[in-house]
Amino acid sequence: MRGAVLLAAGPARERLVRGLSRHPLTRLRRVSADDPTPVTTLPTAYAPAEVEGPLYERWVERGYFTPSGDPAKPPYTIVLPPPNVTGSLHLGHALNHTLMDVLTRRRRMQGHDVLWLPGMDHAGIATQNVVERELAKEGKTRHDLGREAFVQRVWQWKAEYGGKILGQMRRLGEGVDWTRERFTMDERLSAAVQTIFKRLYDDDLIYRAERIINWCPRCMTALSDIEVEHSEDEGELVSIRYGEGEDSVVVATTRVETMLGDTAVAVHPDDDRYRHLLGRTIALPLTDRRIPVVADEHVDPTFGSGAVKVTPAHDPNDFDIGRRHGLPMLVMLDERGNVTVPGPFQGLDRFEARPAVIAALREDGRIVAEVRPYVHAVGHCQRCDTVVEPRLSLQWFVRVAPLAKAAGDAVRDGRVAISPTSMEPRYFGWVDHMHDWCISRQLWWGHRIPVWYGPEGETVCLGPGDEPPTGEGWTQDPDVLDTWFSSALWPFSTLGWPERTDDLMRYYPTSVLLTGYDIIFFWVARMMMFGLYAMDGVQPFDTVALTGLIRDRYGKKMSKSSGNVVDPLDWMDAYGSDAVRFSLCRGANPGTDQAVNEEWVQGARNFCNKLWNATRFALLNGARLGELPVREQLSVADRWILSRLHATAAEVDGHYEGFQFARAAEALYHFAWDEVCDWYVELAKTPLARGGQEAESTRLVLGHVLDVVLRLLHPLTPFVTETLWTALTGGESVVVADWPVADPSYADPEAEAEVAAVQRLVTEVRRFRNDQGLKPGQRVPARLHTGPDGPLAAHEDEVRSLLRLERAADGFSATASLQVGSVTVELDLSDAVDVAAERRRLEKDLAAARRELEQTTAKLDNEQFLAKAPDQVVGRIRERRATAEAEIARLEGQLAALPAAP
RNA sequence: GGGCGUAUAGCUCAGUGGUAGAGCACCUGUCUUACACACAGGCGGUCGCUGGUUCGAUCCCAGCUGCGCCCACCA
Repeated sequence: MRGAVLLAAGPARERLVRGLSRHPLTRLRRVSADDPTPVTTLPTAYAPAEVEGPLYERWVERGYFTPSGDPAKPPYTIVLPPPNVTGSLHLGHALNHTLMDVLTRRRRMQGHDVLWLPGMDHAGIATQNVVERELAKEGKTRHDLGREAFVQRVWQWKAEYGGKILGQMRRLGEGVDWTRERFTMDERLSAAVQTIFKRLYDDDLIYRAERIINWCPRCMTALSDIEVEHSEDEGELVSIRYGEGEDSVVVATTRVETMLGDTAVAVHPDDDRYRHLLGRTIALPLTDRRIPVVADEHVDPTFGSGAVKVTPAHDPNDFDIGRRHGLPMLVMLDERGNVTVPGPFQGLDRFEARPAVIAALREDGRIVAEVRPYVHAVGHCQRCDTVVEPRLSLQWFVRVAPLAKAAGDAVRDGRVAISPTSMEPRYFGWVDHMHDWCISRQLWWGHRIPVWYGPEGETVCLGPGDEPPTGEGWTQDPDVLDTWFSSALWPFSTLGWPERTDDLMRYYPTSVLLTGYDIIFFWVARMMMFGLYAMDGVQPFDTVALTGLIRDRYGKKMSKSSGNVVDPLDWMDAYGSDAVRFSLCRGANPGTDQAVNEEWVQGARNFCNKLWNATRFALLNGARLGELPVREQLSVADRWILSRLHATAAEVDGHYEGFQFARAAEALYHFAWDEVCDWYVELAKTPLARGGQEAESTRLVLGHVLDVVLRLLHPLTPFVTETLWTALTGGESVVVADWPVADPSYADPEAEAEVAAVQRLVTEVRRFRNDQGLKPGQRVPARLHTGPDGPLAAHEDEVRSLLRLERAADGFSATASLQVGSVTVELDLSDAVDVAAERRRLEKDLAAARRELEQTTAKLDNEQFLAKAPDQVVGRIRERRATAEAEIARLEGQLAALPAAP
């Protein structure tokens, strides 16, 4: 095969020539004066599936993702927000993981000592639910196994099914350090949990108390406030009369059954309607109890009847009222949500009890005053969607006020930057108004609370390594900690805290935390609190970069229940990982949600293929790396593309720096496609075909341009750039290549202006050709006239090549001519010129030019404008008017010169 | 109930106090020296509404309307 002669050996180059052409006619021709014949049939499309897997394994084997620890290099650290061990990769992960990969790959190329640390979260409730469901299929509950066996079973589940996401992360190309993979239940991380628990306990920042907490009767555990999701649900507001006659009050409730737990009615102290009842008791219907009427400032006398039933054990407000008035706290629902109060309702589920209580109340026609539909916010368990029951219960809490204050201050005083800053109010809104955090969970899977209770009511909190107390009657607290408790330690527990390990010293504080804004409350704020506390005031990260959420093509949130969840693996299969990564980056505007759809991924795939083919073209034409010729030996096109290249490099680098991933991707996309492929490669064909020194120079410039572009793109699309870059340069790997530094000395405004003029000329003539109905490939004899400084001075061959204009031969007679700037183009069209089409085109342009003249003239006639507008603006308008005038004259001339319609 | 955000082409989204942009979609050509996953040309917008500031507003301000999100212990 003759093509082999053209290509150097090597696996990457081999891959470039393998595969099947989709179009039988596709032939690659060597653009050369020496040998213009087709040389071989080559693959025309990039096939990601072939290269991605092996490349990733090679990177890992070579240890590229493990930091060197080299003290000469500045450290750069990102800890991966640990996905749930039960989880699989969704688009939200794919986005955030890609962006972290972009950040770390760029820093690595810049010469930083990069640590990107992966791991997983044990995900208490979620994981326990998964394993319990598995047990349920066997007809068992966790209680059948017992605590120890159940926990064993969860570990077994993890070994077997857990961590699916880790394989998917490899697929996406994430350059994490697998040698430092962590799990929140690792021994060392568990020790960190116990250490901080003990410290907080000793500092009186953790306490145990009976409080109203959110209780999930299905998971049978307490939940923190943020694990409760509110939705507007339809219910009934029932008004009930307590007491009789003059001594009665009407109260309203949406949870009628809770009346069984009422221990008072509260009214506002200044409410004259009820003054006579204060200090007295009234009969509570359906029970034989009488309850007091108390005065409490909390009651809003203007709302409803102005009287409130008080259920201290099942409502946070009522709890406070109960405490202020020393009321009994009557728990009337058990942990399953069943009524415990003796009587006809005992044992009924709360939702069965609700209508039953109403029915019973209705037996006396005087009691139920009103029932009306009512839409109100109802809390649901984040994990299982069960309606959450506020319930009095003994739990552990973190006293957050001092911790949250420090977390707020760290951002306020600039030690931690939040990007974009528009997300700051969300953060402050949380840390400034945080309630104490309920951290105990009635689960078995998690970090068990290290507190032991003695027979005499003693309480002992153990640190890591402490021996539990011995003797009769000592028991450990049965509860485990909220999953987010251990996640909050992640930035330092993963580095070895509380030991002063080398990793902790070197890589803490971490550089960037990148995550979705939806997780500020769960995680970001809590890492701040615990990080500042545990690390003596040193923040866990310097910058918080917040990303938006992924939505579907209609802008809706993706959720399993909506059935609009896209599996990114499907897209990776179809279009390659790079395409998924690139399309996500291209939509990643800071803190802004993005809607994704398959067409975007297709577009990104097409872009990867474009790069593939551009590099293929370059290789087949001998592009290579080497010292660039001095400016004087470069063509204008060379100088132009180098100027644009370095401007783009500077721009793109700034975008990366500012987390403007979408802009970085967009700038590279347009530079590579519009400028390099559509213009530079096309312009390069002429000098390449001429051969000699010109071709040599073009090969070097083309090699340089692609080298830099591929390196700039590598963080976004690691696989295709690795394949192409190693093929182009013969380098070891672009992963460890140097990051391109823009060189402003390449800036060349003259070359840019000259090429812009060529582009305008070419575009105009193309338009003419199109209007005339000429086929793209049809060659037309033409004469080109220009002044000595015009855009054609040095580029006539290129322009002729782009426009398929042949040199005029004997017998040339122009049947059409057009004027673009200083250039006149005369064409010999074999068919009759379509005068009507040309007239339409000219008239349209003329109208546009006249509008422009009108507008600019109006501006320049405005004295106030002239007086107040900056000179620069006025100058620009003058230029526009002059251009419009010249354009009008030119077009009118051409119209007049047009032959009459046949 | 509080807070935040948003409204730009058919769709998804950038953007700027001084001539409105991209990708996709759409229309017309085309296998033309890498690429039909392509090339060339084209169509398409009162920049949500009403006022204000300004020589000039899509951009700044106010109000309104629509949409979205977060937080919330008013029965």
